[in-house]
Amino acid sequence: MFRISRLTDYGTLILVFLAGQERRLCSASEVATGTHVAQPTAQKLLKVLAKTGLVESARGADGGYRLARNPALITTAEILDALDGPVAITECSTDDGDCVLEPLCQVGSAWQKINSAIRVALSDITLADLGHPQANIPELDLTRNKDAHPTPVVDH
Amino acid sequence: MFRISRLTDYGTLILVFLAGQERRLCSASEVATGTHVAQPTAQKLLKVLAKTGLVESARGADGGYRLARNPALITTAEILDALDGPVAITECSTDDGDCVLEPLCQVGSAWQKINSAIRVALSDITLADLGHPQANIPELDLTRNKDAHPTPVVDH
DNA sequence: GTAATTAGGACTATTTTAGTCCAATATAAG
DNA sequence: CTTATATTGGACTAAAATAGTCCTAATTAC
Repeated sequence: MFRISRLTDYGTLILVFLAGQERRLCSASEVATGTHVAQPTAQKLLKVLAKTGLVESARGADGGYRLARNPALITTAEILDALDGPVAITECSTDDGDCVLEPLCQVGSAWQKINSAIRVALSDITLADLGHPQANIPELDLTRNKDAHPTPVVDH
Repeated sequence: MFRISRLTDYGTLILVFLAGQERRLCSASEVATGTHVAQPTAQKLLKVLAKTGLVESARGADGGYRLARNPALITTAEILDALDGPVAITECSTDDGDCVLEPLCQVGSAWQKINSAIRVALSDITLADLGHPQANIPELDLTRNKDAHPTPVVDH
């Protein structure tokens, strides 16, 4: 099933951490310490998040990062777009006559339908929600790597 | 955003192709020819699909593959589970006392909520739907690789 | 000018994916 | 029983992507 990359997971963690800091500026090393993510990795992710507008940054001494918006206004769709890559629409070179890719286009179109459904679902969940998990039955660890942080299962 | 792998895309294509054959047995080489997927790759995918129960196979001369069920009874969730990997719940070793992974568990739990939403969306779409694309506005190519089959964009 | 911190980008090791190949097994036909 | 056709099982390698790190330049407070 769909998996987020380990770095995306870390990036989300960083955002949740920053949400907990409210409007206070946090340096990359503070974020690394608070999230247990390696400092160079946290630095890298913070740069991406700043570039994509999810966090804002201040350079120089006493510089750092903080959320650009209220956690309730940052959707999961935005987070995943920023961390896993932007929307990339591929143009189909449908020349005249016999298109050998016709069956491919059929499937491709259906994937788009699926993607719309997913995006709607993701847009309903915000960073505020990520920081306050509900007691849902766990289903699937979206992290591609098993040694990423584990997710709890219901303990009967 | 979430991407399916190239092999998953090919596998889906193969299923759509088999759906078009109704109940006729098709050899791996026929499937390869009909889908324009390389023969060894098609062979490999057919094995996985047979193993996961989406197709049934017959060995020997006049052997081959065909769908195990009516296309309307095969959901996209099943297809992606089979091709991209099975449900993998990771157990969280929540020992007593100080759990340094607590923030991780928070995020992990939220990912599960997201996953549920995605799974619901995927369970509403069947293989029959994949073979009959609707005229929706294309949004995102889910294929991780750009040189996988391209999906059409609206040509204004 | 110095210290603290971000910005930009390159690099390498590791992991995953894609694609291929081959022997073993099963089955129909002669 | 042999041959041809086709699947099953699994191994292997090249290519691609990811993860993680490192370094210099630029900015800002003191």
